[in-house]
Amino acid sequence: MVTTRTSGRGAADGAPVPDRLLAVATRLFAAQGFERTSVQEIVDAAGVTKGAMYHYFSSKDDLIREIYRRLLGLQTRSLERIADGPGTAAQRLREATADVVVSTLAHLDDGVVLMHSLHLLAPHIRAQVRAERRRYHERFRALVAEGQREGSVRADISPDLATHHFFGAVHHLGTWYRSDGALRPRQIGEGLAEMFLNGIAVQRP
Amino acid sequence: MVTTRTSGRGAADGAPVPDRLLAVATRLFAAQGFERTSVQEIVDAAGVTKGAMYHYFSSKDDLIREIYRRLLGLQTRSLERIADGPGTAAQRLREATADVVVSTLAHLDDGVVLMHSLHLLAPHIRAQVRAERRRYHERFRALVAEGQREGSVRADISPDLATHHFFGAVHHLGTWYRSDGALRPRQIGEGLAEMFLNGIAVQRP
DNA sequence: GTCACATTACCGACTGGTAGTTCGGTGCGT
DNA sequence: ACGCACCGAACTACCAGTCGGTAATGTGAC
Repeated sequence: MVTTRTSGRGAADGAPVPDRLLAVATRLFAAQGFERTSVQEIVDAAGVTKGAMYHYFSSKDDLIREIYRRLLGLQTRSLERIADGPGTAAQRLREATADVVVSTLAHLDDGVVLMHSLHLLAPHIRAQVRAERRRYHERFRALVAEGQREGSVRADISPDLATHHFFGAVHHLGTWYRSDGALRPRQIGEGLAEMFLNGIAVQRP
Repeated sequence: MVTTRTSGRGAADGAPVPDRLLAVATRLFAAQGFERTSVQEIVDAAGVTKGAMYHYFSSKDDLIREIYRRLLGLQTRSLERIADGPGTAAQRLREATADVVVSTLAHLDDGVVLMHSLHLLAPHIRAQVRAERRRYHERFRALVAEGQREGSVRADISPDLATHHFFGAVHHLGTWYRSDGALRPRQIGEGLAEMFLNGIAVQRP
């Protein structure tokens, strides 16, 4: 298990060794890809040796697995908090969409790694990640369906297709967003939420 | 350059060797990823040897480069044909969005390969692909801007953000679309076009 | 307080294997 | 007889993971 103590030799640079390894690995994986990044590179950048890495992680795959676990857990909890909260379905949808955009932008490297590397993981790990992602998808879809019953979302669109439509935009963020660009995360979140909700909303006469 | 003759030893299976190599490589890259697919696997599946591959392609990267070139060329030509055609901006936008969805679904493997492998190519090749993609983005964005001048698209949204929003959904198709699923490509194209256009359209009173 | 002992944290040379690329060779078509 | 298309063993490089070792830290007896 990963210790959270700050004592020990690893504290030299501030953060505990496992956290440093994950942070460095995320950065390198996002920049050059999982397969193009050697374990040696990671441990060099983290200022430790292979022995340290294999002391805390069982394999290179295990690094990614942990990166995924943290990211997906974070976002799922966030969605469920909003989705199960107060307000109309339309309100909660708007809040959830803007929130997931901002949250994705705040952890952009993790998202990029997930996008680019999920397909080359061992099948059982992939299945695990897919299951978590599916849970997320289902919760969002249910919110859209609730909007339809509520009368605020058009009845003639497929909630599944709408969900895919929106998550496409979210997953795509890593491809084009630059932190030094013109748009701030909040603006992007609100802009995408506005377009998405407007796209599925019933027209007000 | 790639020959188009059908004579020679390579014609045994019908298609010329370079085409067979590209087709097989696309399938394998999409299924298991670029780095997890060895050159040996590709040439075995194509029924030739390494010598043949390195006779037609300068490297393994060159295979991907050619896959990208074909796909992007195809889609760019298609978009420009529609965008420069007749009709209002709104009509052309609808036609273009539905078309690119159907076309992406028809070449799903190529798209998946592009999504998963672009980031690990040599920088100058990546720059080349990005440039082509940018050209595509610009043409689409111009169409949205034209819609704003025409009065059919809301003036308060960023055409760039709208373009990213839509292409997110397109790029995401490879993640969830199953050819044996409930929705046909045409339905998906029209559904996404409907949501997208509705999302950016001015409300009719 | 300190000594002995156990456990944790980390080191880094080494192994076994795989992968992309090269290149001298072969045979068919013209 | 020339060259294009293709062959495939050999080459070089690298890489994930191992393992025997060492230093630091924690623990309990006295």
